[in-house]
Amino acid sequence: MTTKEKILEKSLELFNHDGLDGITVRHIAAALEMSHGNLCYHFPTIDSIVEGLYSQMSVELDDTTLSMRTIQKSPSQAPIKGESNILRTMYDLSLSNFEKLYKYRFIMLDFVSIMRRIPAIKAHYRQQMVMRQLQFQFLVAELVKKGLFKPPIVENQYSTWIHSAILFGDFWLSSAEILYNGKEQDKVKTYHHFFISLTIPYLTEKGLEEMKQLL
Amino acid sequence: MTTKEKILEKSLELFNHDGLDGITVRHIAAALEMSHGNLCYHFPTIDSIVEGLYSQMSVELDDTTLSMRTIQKSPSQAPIKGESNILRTMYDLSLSNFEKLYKYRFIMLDFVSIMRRIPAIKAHYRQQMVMRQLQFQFLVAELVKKGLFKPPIVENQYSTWIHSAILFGDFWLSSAEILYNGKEQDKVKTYHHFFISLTIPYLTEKGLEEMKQLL
DNA sequence: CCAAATTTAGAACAAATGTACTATTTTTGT
DNA sequence: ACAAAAATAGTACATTTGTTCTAAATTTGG
Repeated sequence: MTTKEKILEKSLELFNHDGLDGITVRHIAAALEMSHGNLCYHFPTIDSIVEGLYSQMSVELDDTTLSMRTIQKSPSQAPIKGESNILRTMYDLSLSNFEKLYKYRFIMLDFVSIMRRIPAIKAHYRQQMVMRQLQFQFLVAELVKKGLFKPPIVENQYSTWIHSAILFGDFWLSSAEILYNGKEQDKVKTYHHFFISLTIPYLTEKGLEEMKQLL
Repeated sequence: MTTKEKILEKSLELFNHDGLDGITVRHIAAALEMSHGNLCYHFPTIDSIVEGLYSQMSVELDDTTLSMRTIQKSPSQAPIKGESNILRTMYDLSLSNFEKLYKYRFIMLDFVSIMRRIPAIKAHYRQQMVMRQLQFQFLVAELVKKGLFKPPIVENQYSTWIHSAILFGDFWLSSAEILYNGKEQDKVKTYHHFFISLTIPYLTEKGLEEMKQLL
């Protein structure tokens, strides 16, 4: 493991534990038993560390999406008889994403602050959102086509829902930070369950049957 | 207007404009053309100003709830023939709350950071949440009873929905800060519309009719 | 009107923080 | 093996920030 990687790893640990505000280059250097002068040789500024970690998260999130697509299209993972696997894909993909967000939770917990401080990250995030929105729309269209989601009652109904689903995805960690009372190791599972449950009123009879098997 | 009030007013303006991190006692004092020594005489710490503004917001939010209840129970505001006014109450109440949150938006934009820094605020917020949840549950129960909301399909369905509605209420401003592209003066209206639209799949035929009149 | 209380201005201080700089050590490539 | 490059430690510095202190000015109450 290179020094850069060590720094990123330890920074992530400290940021997650104490929050972005509470950690300085000196803290990170001390935790790694190196001089902060040296640390600044590798990462001139704190923000460059944050950028590095954001990039890592971004890559990992993309990897998930990609690998899921592969699985979905792979013949070895053909749908079980009478069950389209699209709901399961949605379930697995969102769970995987929730886990990634948890791994980099300090970013989500200081979301606005980071986006304001580091324009490059904000720009990248906004671009990603356009993609995510399109993927979601495609997914929902598929679900409707396969008779798992109900057709929309009013116009743009699913656009609104997608918007709120993305909002939930981005801020469940912040909400949990203040309100969650359960065990830490159940946090991701709990909120992912919330997230999935929000699809229930949109499901058809058939969709509900499949969903019940998942939950 | 007392000096304390002037300080709170100007602080709110500056916090909303530049974010909590960007503003110090010296900035506020300079904007008011007073010495920061004097400002610290009234508010010894920055956090005491934040606490003051949080209290203001909290009181204003409570006021809304109270006044709405009064209206709802007032005979002069009796429901229009054939229309129970409970959906309208929900609409008005949530809009009023969204406007209050917008007024104090710096708090919502630095939500986690503030809650972590000032335990008294976190404790108060957590208490308020218990109340909000109960009010929501009562509201939904009424809506189901009046045949405006569908009965739950699975157990705890509305608990989950309430949870996500509260999450949306707390973080729409954060999401908008990054993603919203429209005019600033339409922001509250836009997100409130989102919020209300999320009820649609839960509405009965009758509920949908009434909702369409509102939107 | 005057004494006490309150308010204000400005200086001062200590701690923290990001960043830059220098000199030394270690690693790498040939 | 040795010169160049990379990495490291430690120092230094300027800035910021919260907070305290003192003295002057203003307001208040009787």
